Amino acid sequence: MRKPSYAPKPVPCLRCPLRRRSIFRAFEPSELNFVEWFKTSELIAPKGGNVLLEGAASQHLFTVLEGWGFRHKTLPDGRRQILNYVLPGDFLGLQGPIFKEMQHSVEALTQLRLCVFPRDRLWTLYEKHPALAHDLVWLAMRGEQQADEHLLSVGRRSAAERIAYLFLHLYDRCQALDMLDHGRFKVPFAQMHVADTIGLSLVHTHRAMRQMQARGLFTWSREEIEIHDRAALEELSNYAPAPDEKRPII
Amino acid sequence: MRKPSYAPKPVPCLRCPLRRRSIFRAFEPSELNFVEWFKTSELIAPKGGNVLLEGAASQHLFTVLEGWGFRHKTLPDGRRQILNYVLPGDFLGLQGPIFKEMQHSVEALTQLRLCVFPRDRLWTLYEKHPALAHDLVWLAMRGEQQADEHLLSVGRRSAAERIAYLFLHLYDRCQALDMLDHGRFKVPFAQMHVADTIGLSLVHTHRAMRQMQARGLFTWSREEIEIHDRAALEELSNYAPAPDEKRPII
DNA sequence: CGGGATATTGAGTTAGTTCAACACAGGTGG
DNA sequence: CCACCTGTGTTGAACTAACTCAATATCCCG
Repeated sequence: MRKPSYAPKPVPCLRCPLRRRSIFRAFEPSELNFVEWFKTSELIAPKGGNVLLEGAASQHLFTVLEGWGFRHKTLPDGRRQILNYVLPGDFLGLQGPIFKEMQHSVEALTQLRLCVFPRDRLWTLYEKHPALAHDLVWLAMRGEQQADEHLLSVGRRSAAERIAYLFLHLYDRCQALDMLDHGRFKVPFAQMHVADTIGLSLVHTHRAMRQMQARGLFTWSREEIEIHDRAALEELSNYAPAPDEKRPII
Repeated sequence: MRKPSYAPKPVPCLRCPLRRRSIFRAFEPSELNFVEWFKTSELIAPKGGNVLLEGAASQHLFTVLEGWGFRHKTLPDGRRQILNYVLPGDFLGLQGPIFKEMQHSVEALTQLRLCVFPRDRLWTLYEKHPALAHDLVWLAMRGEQQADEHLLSVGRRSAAERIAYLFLHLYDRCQALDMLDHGRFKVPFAQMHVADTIGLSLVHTHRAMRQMQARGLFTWSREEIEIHDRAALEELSNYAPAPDEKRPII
């Protein structure tokens, strides 16, 4: 696996293409200035690379600029649970400063481009920018909220229900980030990842997905998912999309 | 179900019996003064009462002073997933101010005694007490971290492994709060709650626990759990206790 | 003492697992 | 250009962990 490397030309936060998207809340000039100072560099993680490792004491915080990844935990015998997917705007690595070590790993599914923040400047954030402190709380709470939702899925839903929920969840996140292409979205992962996300075996996951596709609920071909019958998927999983509000990005 | 009621004699934060325990970090006088002002009253929730309801826009934040409860989500057909247990020192209700509505409910397992904070004073916390802002982030992150751990359990562990993990998790939390009584701790819940926590049926959970008790791993009698073979439970679940550090309480 | 919630146990069923074989695609080196 | 390899998808068949239904026992509360 290739090593992460520094990006040659970091984007200035003032002209950040991601931040411009309408789901993100607008920043005050003073906040933008702070973030510009907070961000010390950019990092490129190659596809398949480990951005963060469980047990490591990470010195850095990251915001995802581009690409897909996933957070996961692994048992000593190799069983893996994917906790969530990582998309642009997501904030990574806070567990490092807060507990001594990361409690999960993050792996890149595509090449990832990340803003890098040193943990020792975090204190300045709390002291000078209460609104950003609130944003941090927001991000942490959203992480917990999504974990709770996932827990309900894995603990109490059937195979088809879990798949329906997962695909709607991903669809809505992609939509919010303007990553949809005529109702389709690229999924840079394999069936194995879906299985490890919903807590079932690869074979069973495959069969459940085949059946759902036969019922016309969606298609998954050439790394793309297209939702055909959203209403049916929503009813199957009892998932109601949250009204999308402005969210913070750091 | 009886309604929650206000406690007749709120404890002043300066003499808070909970805060004195050694796991909680010491507060500066200015922080204590702030919390004293932040706390507007105390609430008593009766056993079985709902402290917070999924979908409701809660106007208040709470710190648990005494008692047990649990956070849970429920599907329309009644399937319930318990997300985590609520113990003294836990902070509740942040989802209200951050998203518009609560995304889960909280139910009391014993009578609960809660400190009540109005959400509109939260802003003062961010502005005047950066260390408390960091504490909020800490609490939110720990919530997510525990949800992740739970997710690994429900997604990838067998019945016995899930039970082993859950009981060690609860044991360690009770120990940190000085709630152990000669290696035993009170569990004010039923088998059904365990089943809804680990994502299995009541009958199967019962049988798995019987087998584990027959193997001498623990005893559960008269609402008390006693861990007999901690090493075996740790090996079974691949759980390693985190070194207990000082934690915040608000 | 009665009734509701909880615990226990048996028996039959099913959703999900494991093992194994094969198909297919893309990428690489000779 | 082909041979090969590795990762991924597909499918069958046997197995089992977990579920459901149902009956009975036990406990606790008022």
